[in-house]
Amino acid sequence: MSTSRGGYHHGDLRAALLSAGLDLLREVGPADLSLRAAARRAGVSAMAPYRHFADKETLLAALAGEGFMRFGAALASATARAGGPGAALRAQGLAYVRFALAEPALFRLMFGPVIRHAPEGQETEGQGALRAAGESAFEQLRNAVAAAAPGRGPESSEVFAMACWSMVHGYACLVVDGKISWPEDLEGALEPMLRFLLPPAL
Amino acid sequence: MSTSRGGYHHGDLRAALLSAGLDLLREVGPADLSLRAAARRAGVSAMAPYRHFADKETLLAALAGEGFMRFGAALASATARAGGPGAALRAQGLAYVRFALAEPALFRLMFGPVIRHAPEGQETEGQGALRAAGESAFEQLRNAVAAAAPGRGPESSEVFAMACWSMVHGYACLVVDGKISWPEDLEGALEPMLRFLLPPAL
DNA sequence: CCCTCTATGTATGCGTCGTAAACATAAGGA
DNA sequence: TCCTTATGTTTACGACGCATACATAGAGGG
Repeated sequence: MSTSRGGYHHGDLRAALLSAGLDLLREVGPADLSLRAAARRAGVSAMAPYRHFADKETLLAALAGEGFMRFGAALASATARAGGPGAALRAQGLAYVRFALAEPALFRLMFGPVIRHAPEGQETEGQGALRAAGESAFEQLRNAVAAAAPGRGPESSEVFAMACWSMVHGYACLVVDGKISWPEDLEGALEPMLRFLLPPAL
Repeated sequence: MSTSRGGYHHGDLRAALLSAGLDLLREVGPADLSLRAAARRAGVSAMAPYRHFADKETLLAALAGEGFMRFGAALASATARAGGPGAALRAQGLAYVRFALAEPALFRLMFGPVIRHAPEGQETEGQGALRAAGESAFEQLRNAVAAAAPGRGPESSEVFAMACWSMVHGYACLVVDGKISWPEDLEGALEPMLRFLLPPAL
């Protein structure tokens, strides 16, 4: 069977479509990204993608899933590299926004409305993985907060994590969507904002 | 001449299209909103909208502009209703998120990537008004911050305003885009987060 | 009262998109 | 070898954004 790798006609069309889709996402944005254009880039007919993705949204969800993988890895790496719990928290916030500015289109896809939520029970496989990836990223933040502020109660810690997440996410969105000017020095812009949130000891 | 009001054939097609567009925005979202559907709702041919809007994006920009008007009014009303400067700041944040949750599609249109930025010099009239409306909303926040924390220097006050804006905007985005669960009690959820940012005196 | 001018709406057509259905072909085990 | 199944192609449909050409209605001047 060999699942889907080492394919039959193309080689690995699924991977080729994901790669083409990511390129298109960066070049023209998620609205103008078309399945047909991705197929063209992969050198394949317009209907071929439907053998690998149920519809356009499923391709986008797969792209977002890949994005969450890289995103989670970036957060983890920043946390690991940091000296102490306070530094880890700030490093994670910085890595969050750095990722958003480095891959604005992907960031919007991951956190934007393009990927619809399954209303209730069953999600279409890709969406389940998506939600899991997203929650895992938040989990890292939660852990960093718990490590940095062990004194507070758990529900206060949860609120504090939400406050951190909101501020960092909001700043990333505002920059990526052009509502505030692109910072020339990201760390210099973000650090003082985080300082308002963190106790001086951190 | 009578500008465009009290029109020739339809009555006021421009207003009818804006109304239909807003309804469609709420019902199907900005991606699936089509000029043709708006024209159908207004009872008019598919090409008629082009007499009033250069293209689809111009209609969306006009919708976003209307949204910023209502948004600015909501912030101003919240500020006016509040007792003191600290309360005004918190009321403004609450009004910000309340608006986003009351009109999620419009909020996404206003702050999302649908309305593209003019790269450099000339903006297409609607976009100029849009940017002005957005900046005016931020101006209200800046004023509230300055009133609430007159002690700090102006550039620190600017950073603090950005921190407030980012947190409130980020929370609104995360809820509206389904990354965190919809709060049953918005004020109860937002207030403790803002408390981490505001000095205890406020 | 008519006539013309211009603002407004319509008709038609092009290229693109998402996707359904039917068909073709290649890989690999029976 | 042959049949099954995974993979890709062809063709087709309806919807969309938008360009172009055309029709009409109301206002203002003679």
